Amino acid sequence: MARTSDGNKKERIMDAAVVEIAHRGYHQTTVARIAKRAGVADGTIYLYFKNKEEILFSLFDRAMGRFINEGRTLLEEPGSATEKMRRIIDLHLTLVGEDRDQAIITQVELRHSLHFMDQLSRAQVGEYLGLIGQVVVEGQQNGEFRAELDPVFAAKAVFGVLDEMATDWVLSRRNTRLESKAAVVGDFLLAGLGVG
Amino acid sequence: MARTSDGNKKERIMDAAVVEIAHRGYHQTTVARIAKRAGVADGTIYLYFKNKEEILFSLFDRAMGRFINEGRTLLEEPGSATEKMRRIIDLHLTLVGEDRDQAIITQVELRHSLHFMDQLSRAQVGEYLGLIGQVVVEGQQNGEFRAELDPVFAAKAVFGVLDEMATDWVLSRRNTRLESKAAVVGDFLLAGLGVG
DNA sequence: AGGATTAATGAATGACTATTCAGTATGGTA
DNA sequence: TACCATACTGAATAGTCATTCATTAATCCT
Repeated sequence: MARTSDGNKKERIMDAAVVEIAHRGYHQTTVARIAKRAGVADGTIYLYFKNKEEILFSLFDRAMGRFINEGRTLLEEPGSATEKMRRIIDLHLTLVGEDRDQAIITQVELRHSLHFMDQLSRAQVGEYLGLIGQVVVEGQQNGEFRAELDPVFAAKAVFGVLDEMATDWVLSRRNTRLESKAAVVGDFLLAGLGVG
Repeated sequence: MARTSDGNKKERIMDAAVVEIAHRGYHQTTVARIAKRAGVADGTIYLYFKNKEEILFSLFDRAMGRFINEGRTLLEEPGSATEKMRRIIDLHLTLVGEDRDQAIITQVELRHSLHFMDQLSRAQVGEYLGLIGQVVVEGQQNGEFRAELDPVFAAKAVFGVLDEMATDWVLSRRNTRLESKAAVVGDFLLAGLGVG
């Protein structure tokens, strides 16, 4: 069925990978399993991905892209730095909380090896931290946040709390909505940033 | 050489495992490699550990034990909640910063799979969070910290920032001392906790 | 129609490695 | 010295899977 084939076969494979890897873990998940769930032959995977690891990388790219794009959009709309920071917090928790399988991938399975983490953090996580850092600087310039705070540190601190909340939510199998924590997280972080 | 054998052979294997796993990652590290570095035969490993995974678990136990024991000791000594929180922060960063190989294990390699994380977080991490939570409660009771803050949430937030700093330090190969961040981290977190 | 191109298949391959266990060494004991 | 219990060894096993590639199918083009 060449030519006709949906250009979304790659997406189908990625979707299947999310489910399989979330349930069994990356190393227990065989390529054959992913292929089966996606409804393609084992070999077909290799028409779209160089190897198994590249599947995992592309899952990360797809997810992280949303964080960055939607984050950037939110920050373009007017508002104080305080408001923008709350938007970021809300977006982060909302996006993670939307899909538990995907969250398992980003919070747990992607953190496999040093080699892996390294590539991740250099690439897109760095950009995301930059986004948060911009808000901090903006807040410092107009007097909302403490000026003596290192914005790079502040961005990491904010990310650290968000990431911990996300991981905690993934591990606790309860059915709370993650974004319901946004207000409390915001209060805590904004106090840390120096907002009365 | 029976009988004579040092009771520390298990320790030797664990030390070898830290180095090998830190350098190559858990899944690239073969049991044979660990055995070789420890100076024992492959089979000897299985006299001390049920299987490969149990080596990793025991590395975690050994490391986490120090955090909890030394943390507990620090909290027994007198001082305000603010001081105690700073002690915890300092201890955490100091212990992580002491040994980069061990830090790679705790910050990266141990976070393999959901199954793994799950066991970790239920066991000792929970206890460690409890320790931090106690300090929060103490601070709320004597008016140092904001009373409306959920201590369980606060403990996670503190841990989240510490964990992010630790991971960041592991990934950045620079030679900064991790505990040099303690003051800044303390300022940020104590502000978040409501200390003017 | 039929030759050419691209896409997809899935059985076979090859490489890897955790774990076992029959055998060896050591030191204590009678 | 002979025997026993314990500790250790490392070659062999047994199973697993990522990846390849010869073959088949679908579609396009003239």
